[in-house]
Amino acid sequence: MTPVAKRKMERRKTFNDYIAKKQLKSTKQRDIIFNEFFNSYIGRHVTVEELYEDIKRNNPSIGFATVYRTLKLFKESGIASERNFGDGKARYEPIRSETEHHHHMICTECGDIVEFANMQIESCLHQVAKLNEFNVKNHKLEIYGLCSSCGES
Amino acid sequence: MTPVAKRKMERRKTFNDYIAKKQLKSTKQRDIIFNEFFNSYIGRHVTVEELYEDIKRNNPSIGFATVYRTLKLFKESGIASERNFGDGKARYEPIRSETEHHHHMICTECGDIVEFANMQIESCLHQVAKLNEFNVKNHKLEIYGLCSSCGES
DNA sequence: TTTATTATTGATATTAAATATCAATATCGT
DNA sequence: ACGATATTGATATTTAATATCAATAATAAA
Repeated sequence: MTPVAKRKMERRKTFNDYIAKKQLKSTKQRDIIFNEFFNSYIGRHVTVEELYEDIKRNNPSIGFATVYRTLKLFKESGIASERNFGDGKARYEPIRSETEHHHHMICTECGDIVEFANMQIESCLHQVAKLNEFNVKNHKLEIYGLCSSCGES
Repeated sequence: MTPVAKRKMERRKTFNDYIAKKQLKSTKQRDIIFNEFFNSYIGRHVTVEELYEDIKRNNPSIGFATVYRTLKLFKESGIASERNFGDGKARYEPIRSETEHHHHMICTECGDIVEFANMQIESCLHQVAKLNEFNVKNHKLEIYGLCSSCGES
């Protein structure tokens, strides 16, 4: 099995476990949204509206509220994360790996988003938290500025 | 002159310069809001609503829109920064020093916010940006979790 | 100082995203 | 297959952010 396929299964299991634990039900709609989100949006940051429009093309009967609620579910179950890049719209992103935490550089000119990961930053940050007896659940680092295309860099 | 007094003057000058550059006008309202914001909210993170309620007590005639617009002005002129801690409300914070960039640990239980600064993180982050030819204008790091009082740490 | 010009103010209206409501329906354990 | 319970989709509501605009205040020019 390829790593990608393996990750796919893990994600599905995490979600199913969450559904079971919370005594929720698995439905056609959740499956459709799950597939679309995790097939088309790995490495991207989609708004509820965008995903809804996307899904509606093949599944016109699915409602906005369902997409909205299902993305929340993904987040709660730990397979997606919610981001906010300052334009007033929440964005959702599939979590690719349980261990690797990545961050974002956001170009304020063209809106382009570059992702990066940095072990040293991670360890510094956990060190700071430890010093303050702070129990880290999540963290985000965002860099705003001009990308190589837009910038006077 | 004390460092705090000095910083106060610098801030005022920065703001006045911005006003002049943009050909705006200095008004009583802006002075009142300036004073209240920079006297009472150093090291804090206030919402527009909160500041408005606060100011209204001594200046009942000031309107919400004016507070809202003035905080935007502070941000544009570089003497305040806008934060968003995920509760849907923008928060404003006086910028204390032009050089020291600080970050936040937010307790998801009690809402307490602990600030911290870390040179090593700053330098790592600028290094990453440089590698990507990204021209940094601003950045934010937020750590979410449980503070020492709330946490199982 | 008076006048002309232009920005500001404060009340209110509008927009847009997030979230709540609810009757009809689908899921699932028994 | 039945009954209990969660879900769905349409729509309504809430809330923060922002736009509008007539009255007013601040500055520049005469």
